[in-house]
Formats: sequence, structure tokens, C-alpha cells
Amino acid sequence: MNIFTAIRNNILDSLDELVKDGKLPATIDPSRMVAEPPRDAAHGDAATNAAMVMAAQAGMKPREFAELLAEKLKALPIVETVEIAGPGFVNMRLSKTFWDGCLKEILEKGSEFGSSDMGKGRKKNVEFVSANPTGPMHVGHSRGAVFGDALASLLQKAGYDVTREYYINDAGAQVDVLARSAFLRYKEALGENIGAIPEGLYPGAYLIPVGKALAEKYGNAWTDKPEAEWLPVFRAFAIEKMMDMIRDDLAALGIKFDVFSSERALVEAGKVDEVIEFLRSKGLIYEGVLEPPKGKVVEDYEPHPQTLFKATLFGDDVDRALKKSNGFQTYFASDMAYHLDKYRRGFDDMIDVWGADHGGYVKRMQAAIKALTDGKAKLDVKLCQMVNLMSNGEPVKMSKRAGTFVTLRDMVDAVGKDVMRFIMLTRKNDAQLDFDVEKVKEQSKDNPVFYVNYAYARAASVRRRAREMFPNRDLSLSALAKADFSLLTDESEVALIRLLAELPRQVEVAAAAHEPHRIAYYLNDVAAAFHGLWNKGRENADLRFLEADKPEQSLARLALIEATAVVIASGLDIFGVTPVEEM
RNA sequence: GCGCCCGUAGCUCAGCUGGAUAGAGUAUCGGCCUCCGAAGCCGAGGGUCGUGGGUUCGAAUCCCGCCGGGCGCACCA
Repeated sequence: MNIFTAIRNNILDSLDELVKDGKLPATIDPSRMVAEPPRDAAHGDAATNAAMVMAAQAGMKPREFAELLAEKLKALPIVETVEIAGPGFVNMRLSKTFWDGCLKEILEKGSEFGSSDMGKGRKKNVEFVSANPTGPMHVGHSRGAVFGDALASLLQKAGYDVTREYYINDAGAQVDVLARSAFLRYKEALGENIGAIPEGLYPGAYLIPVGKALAEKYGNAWTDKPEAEWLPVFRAFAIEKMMDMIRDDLAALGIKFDVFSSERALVEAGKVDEVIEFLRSKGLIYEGVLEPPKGKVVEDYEPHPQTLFKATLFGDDVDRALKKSNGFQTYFASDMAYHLDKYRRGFDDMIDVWGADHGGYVKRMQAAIKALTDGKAKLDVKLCQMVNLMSNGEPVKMSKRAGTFVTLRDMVDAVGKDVMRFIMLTRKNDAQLDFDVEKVKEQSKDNPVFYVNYAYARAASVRRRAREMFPNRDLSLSALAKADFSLLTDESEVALIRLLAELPRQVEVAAAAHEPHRIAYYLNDVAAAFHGLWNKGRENADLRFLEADKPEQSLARLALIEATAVVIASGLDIFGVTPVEEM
């Protein structure tokens, strides 16, 4: 469990007692009170701002309030010392037996350690990737894919019931283009010389096997038919093939979706018309003319009346079109229908992961959610910035035409799934990221996953040595959980335990903020603490992990090392990265 | 013109939603391998947190104004 939640509860109990004792008024409001690890370890193991937040309410000075609270906290069995510092912080140092208990818990829980019940099983929907089904995934998609998947895992670890969802944009004009491109490849497969692929169609070679499959299935049955007849057939066939390809690409990255939602299915079921009528019944629809776009010259702009949604009532900058000038529904209209569908499937807590170039779309979607659910649902949109592809410090130009189009699959094959995933998660989602294909392959310090994995590999190495040194001892996690932790007395050993015990809190904080990258930084800290401890043992023989003539001490230290491995593996598991035992 | 994101050490970035003396990596300099993996560790220097105001016990963090950078801005998806 999150030890800081436990400490906060202890403080709340102490405050209750002070109220009962008549020393504090019952009107104090502890909602803003927190218990946190202090930034500087010299301040102790846990700090609370209780006095600063509530002193005024109690009509006291912060330090007076702090004195009262400190007296109560001193009596707690897990508390070693209490100090008041600065403007009124109450700093606690927790007892060694408390930390020993934490270490025991890590070993007992094993890979389950770090899990939280913060989410209380509430449903959350994470929609990500949602790449158009018109070709293979390219590297540009990989960041959103990895981010969405890791965020989903993080939320699961924090106790949410998470659904990973992919929205298939299979209703727009681009899938008609796909169908025509496939038709051309179909004729090619039947022996026709198709020449160069005309402008406006997809030229990619990935459609050649689709054409062959169509030729095998239908022979020349469609060659002389009008487009109106073959197009729906070819479209459905090609989309299915594209989705198979995309699913394979995602699987190569270790990503699996729970739900694939089809835009076309929504449209054909009349859900888009339904959502427009639904909004109309709420008086949120009107026919009007939009202003021409500002700051950007649109050559063929002509004002014409359209069906508009009153998005401005819900915080958007302008009202938004639901029907095009030709009367067809806009993408936004079907996206509204889609999000309403998600809401009706029981998701009032949704996350969408988009590329940063869709930033201008966020407000209107949030306005839509407000309008559609009367403010009952929430939508967090996470924008993933671009990945700058580099090779030895030089930018890599991507061009579909030049054939240097780098697919996601190429990248996975080149650098490996785990490296790719970890690197994508070492930056905030809204910060640009340089990804150097060569440096990352070097297996050096330029590879961020390496440092963390190295710590894990070292731990595994100690485990192997221990088995040789103590062949008759039970070295399983459950056995090590019973080791004598009082033998771990060095400050750097206790510091490592403190850090390891923080994983549940790190998971909760990262999950609440929807920011998986925090786990990457935390793991880096854990690795650093472990590497530091390791080198202390090189310099000071008394701190060596394993000594044949001191089996009890060796087992206690092995327990600490195994706990480190557990925490690293648990954290990497959120990222979908498997640590390796030897490198 | 409007909206969103960003501005923190020479460089790349953290900073736990308002906490204490702002931290890592990298680069530079100086140390540590007869000893559990040196792909590592320890230490030093390096900052007006773009800028000017405001909010309060307290601001890199929240609000407003500037300066600088990125993205987006009818009907496309």
C-alpha cells in the first residue's frame, strides 16, 4: 500500500484526538493536508503541511499547531522522531522496524507490489492509435501507441478497470481511395499493365498482396463492372486486410486492444443522425454560416449555410459544423456519436490519445462531451508530440515517395520492442522527443533503458552467486521475506528500502496525473541508488552483499537486492518492458 | 487576428498539481577496477527558473501583461 496514505490517515486520527481533547476546534478542514516524502532526505521520511494549512482555522500560529500535532505523532509506534521545521512543517522519521516491514511486504507481494486500489475498479476507457486503416503503421504512430498502452497499464496497476480501444476511421473518403488503390492492384494481379500509380491513390507495395488476394477470390468478376458496384466490396476487403496488418504491427510492439470500434458501423446504424437529433432536441443545433478562417488564406472559401452545433456554449471558440456544404456529415459529427456511444457503454471517464497536430480539436471534443452527457462524463485528451527521428545526430527525412518511409515494423526490427517502448516513455507526452536509431542500438549510456536494466542484471548476477555460495539455503522471495532485516544498518541500505517502498505512491501519483513518464524517472532513481550501494561494497568490504562466513547478513542483503529487482521488474512491467537477467 | 503547448545549468530534460537550500543526465575537470559485472560509482564547477506585476504564511508551479519558440485555425480525417 501507499505508506503516505497510511501516514496521512494516522495524522487524521491524531487530529481527531486533539479535537476530542478540546485542543483544536472541530471546524478544522484537513482536505488540503498532505503527507509526502520531503524533497530533502535530511528532513526525515515523511512531512506534513498540516499546521500551515489549518493553523489559521484554529486561530493559532503554525508552529503552535505543529507542537500539538507533534506530541500526538510521537506516540505512534511507527514514528521514531518528530521535528518541526521551517514555516511549520512537521517532519517524521519512521522507525527502522517500519522500513523492515516494508521490505518484507515487497518480497511477499513480489510482482504484485506497486499495485493500488486507488481506482476502486472504476471503468476507464483509453482510446489510442486509431490510425487510419489505409496502410501500415509508421514510426509517427509509435509514440501514441506506446504511450496509450503504458498509460492503460499504469491505470490498471492503480486499480482501474481499463478498456483499451481503437477507433477505426473506416467511413471517410480515404477508405474509398484505398478501395480504388486496391482495385488497381487487383487488375495488376490479373495481368494488366497498370503503369505508374496515379496521383491521389496509395502507391504502397503493401497493397500488392491485397490485389492478389482479391484476384484469387473473385477472378475477373469485377473488372468490367462500374465502380459503384465493386467499391463497397473492395473497400470492406481492403480495410479488413489493413486492420490485420495494423494488428500485427501493434502486436510487434506488444500492444493488444480490447475493443475495435468502427466508424462505419456507427454511421450505418444511424448513430450519427441520432446524435444530431439528440442535440437538436436540446436546442443546440441551428443552421448558420461560419466566418471564414482567420490568419490563413483559403482560396476557394465560399460562405454557405451549414448545420452547426453550439459549441461556444460549452467553452469552444466557434460553433462547429456537423454537416458539410454538400449535406454529408462531418467527421466531428461521427466523432460525437462515437463518444456518446462510449458514454452509453458505461464510460464516464475517458482518455483520448492524439497527435499534437490535433491540438485544435481538443476544445470542441470536450465541449461535445459536456453537451452530450450534461457534464457527467469527463474526457482527458493527451497530446503526443512528434518524435524526431535521428541517425547519429542527423535528422532522418521520411518520405513516402522516396521509399525511405519508415514503418513502425522497421523500427521494431531495428531497435527492439523494449528499447523503443522505454525511450518513448522517458519524456512527457507533450514534449518533443529525439529518437536516435543508431545511438539507441549502441547499448551504451545513450540508451536510457540500459541503465535501469543494468541494475536488474547486476541483481540477477548476485542471485546467481548466492546460489553458488549458499547451495543449501532457500533463496526464494518468500524465504527471504523472513530474513533478519535488522542486519541492514548502513544508511545507504535503509535509503534504498525507503525508495523501493515508494513504488505504490509513484504509481498512484503517475496514474492520477495520467503521466507514465514519472515511472521512468523513478526507476532511474532506484537504479542509481542500487548502483551506488553496489560500488560502496567495492570500496568497503564490510558492505559487500555476499560473504560466505556471514550467511545471515548475506541473506538479508540478498533480500534487499531481490526487492530492488522486484521493484524494477514491476515498474518495467507497466511499460511493457521485460528486464533481462544478463546483458 | 484567435486558440492550445512550451521557455529551468553550455546541451537534453525532471521538478510528485503551492512547500523547505531548484535536481538528474550529458559535456568539462579531479578521483575509484588484486575484491559480488567500471555498460558502474564518488567529488567539483555551472541557475535572476524568458520578463514585469499580482494572489499568500510560501510561487519554477496559480492569475494578468509583455518577449521568444512550436502547433493548429470552413467543408478533410
